[in-house]
Amino acid sequence: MQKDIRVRYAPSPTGFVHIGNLRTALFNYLFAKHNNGKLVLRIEDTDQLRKVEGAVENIIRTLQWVGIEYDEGPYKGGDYAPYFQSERLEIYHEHAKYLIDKKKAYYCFCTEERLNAIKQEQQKQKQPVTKYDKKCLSLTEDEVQKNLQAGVPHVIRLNVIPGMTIKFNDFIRGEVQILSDLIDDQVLIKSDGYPTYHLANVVDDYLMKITHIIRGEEWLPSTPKHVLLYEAFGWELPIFAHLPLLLNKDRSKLSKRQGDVAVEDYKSKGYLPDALINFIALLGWNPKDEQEIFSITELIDKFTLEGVHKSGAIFDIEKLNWINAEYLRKKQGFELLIMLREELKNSKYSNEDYSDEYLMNIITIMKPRITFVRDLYEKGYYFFEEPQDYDFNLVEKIWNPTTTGILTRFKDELKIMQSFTKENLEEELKRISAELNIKKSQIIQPLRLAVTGTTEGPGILEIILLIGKEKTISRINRFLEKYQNNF
RNA sequence: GCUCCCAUCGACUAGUGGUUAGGUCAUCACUCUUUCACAGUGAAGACACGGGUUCGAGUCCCGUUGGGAGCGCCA
Repeated sequence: MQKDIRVRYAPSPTGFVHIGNLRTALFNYLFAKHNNGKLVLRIEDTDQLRKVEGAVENIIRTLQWVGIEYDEGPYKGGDYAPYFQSERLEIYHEHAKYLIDKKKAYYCFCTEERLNAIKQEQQKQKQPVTKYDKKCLSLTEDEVQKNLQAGVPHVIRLNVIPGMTIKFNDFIRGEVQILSDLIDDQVLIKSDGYPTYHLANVVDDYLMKITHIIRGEEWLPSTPKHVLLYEAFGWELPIFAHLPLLLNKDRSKLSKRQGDVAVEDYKSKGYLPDALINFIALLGWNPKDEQEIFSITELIDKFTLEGVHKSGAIFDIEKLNWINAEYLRKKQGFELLIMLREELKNSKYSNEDYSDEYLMNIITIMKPRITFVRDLYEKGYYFFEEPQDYDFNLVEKIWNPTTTGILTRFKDELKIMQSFTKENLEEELKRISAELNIKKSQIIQPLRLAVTGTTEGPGILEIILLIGKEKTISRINRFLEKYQNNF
């Protein structure tokens, strides 16, 4: 029987959640759920200097927002607690001690100055790699004990034997091998008593019975060190799967300098969590059919590691925008209403009072032309306020000597119109165009500009119907006052 | 510099020895239309290069070039 699949997402609490990390979390989640396995959230807080207050809460909140649920981890517990590495120091020390006893690791008392000097010297001699010179490996047992008792600052290093070829299999990339000569005697326990990532993640992955290590490709070069550790402990290797990187437009690793990388940024820009998830799922993975829009359930259903491919993927915001718009178009009116009300609270219209009916009508006619919920009042600002300005180029384009007359006529008819309905407006348009012998568009275009301040948007009659007769008339007046003498 | 990884339209990708190299976003055109969108139809657009292997190579092998990542008492 196949053992239960267990994977982990192991971020360090150093600030916001990077979109690349979110994808790693997502792939782990999808893989776990697809295989009825478990997802462990483990906090890798072994760097005291980089720790950021509130980062753990932020990670958890972000996962919640996108709907990634972990099975074991902080605030949730599990059979392999604790899930904060800072609370597992004893464990790492025991394991480090074990390696020392087996001569797979050793104490090192070298000072930072000496280490720097070695490095500089090696660089000066143009050595291909700079490595620790293993000086402390030749210390006698007595010397080591004396130093330890005297409290000399020290670290514990892995004793890498040169001349070996280290091989391991990556699920996505196949066999990878590297010569051990290139690998430094990695520090396992730092002088502050905390483990390095390398030791901590190997020990925890083993103890937490992690079966598949799914992580970013940036870890590939340090995997041989981890393999060495598994061997030193005599443990069976887990399955490694190194995900292709998420890239900037210029193909460098996705970074802050070239746009937003924090999940929060996308949230505040108005991207829907489902749309974001849908989008990043498709980066580096393909579902083997031609569908583009997937619910999280469908993603779980279709996700396999075989569908992950090798090369990095550029994070293309254009496609994300399309997906977001797709999701919005699929929403029911009332769902959008709730979202709109939420966003309105933080907008400049927060003090205004709009009826559900009014907002619902806006939603209905604006829905096909929005990418974000806030487009409802940003692109459709004319439903919420008078146009502040009219683009002069547009005015110039549509204005002709008859414009004043046409608009005035339309306005006057509006004033005496008995019932303000679409049919009547339509009639009026037809009548005026017939009487003045002009095309309907010659009324519509200036009307649209006067009422909305733009030449884009839903049908002008729908707009007029929504904002009402009074406002329409006053907007026409305002427009005429401004331009009738300018041409 | 060294090590490792990677290489199909502008972008995301399908393709596992025989395809008119397919789809999606973006772009362009047309249709619909009072404008803008939506929708529909269509167009343009790619196998980095060079050698092999093979009857046959985007697909396998080698090399070149290009790109990326990593080389910390950071993760």
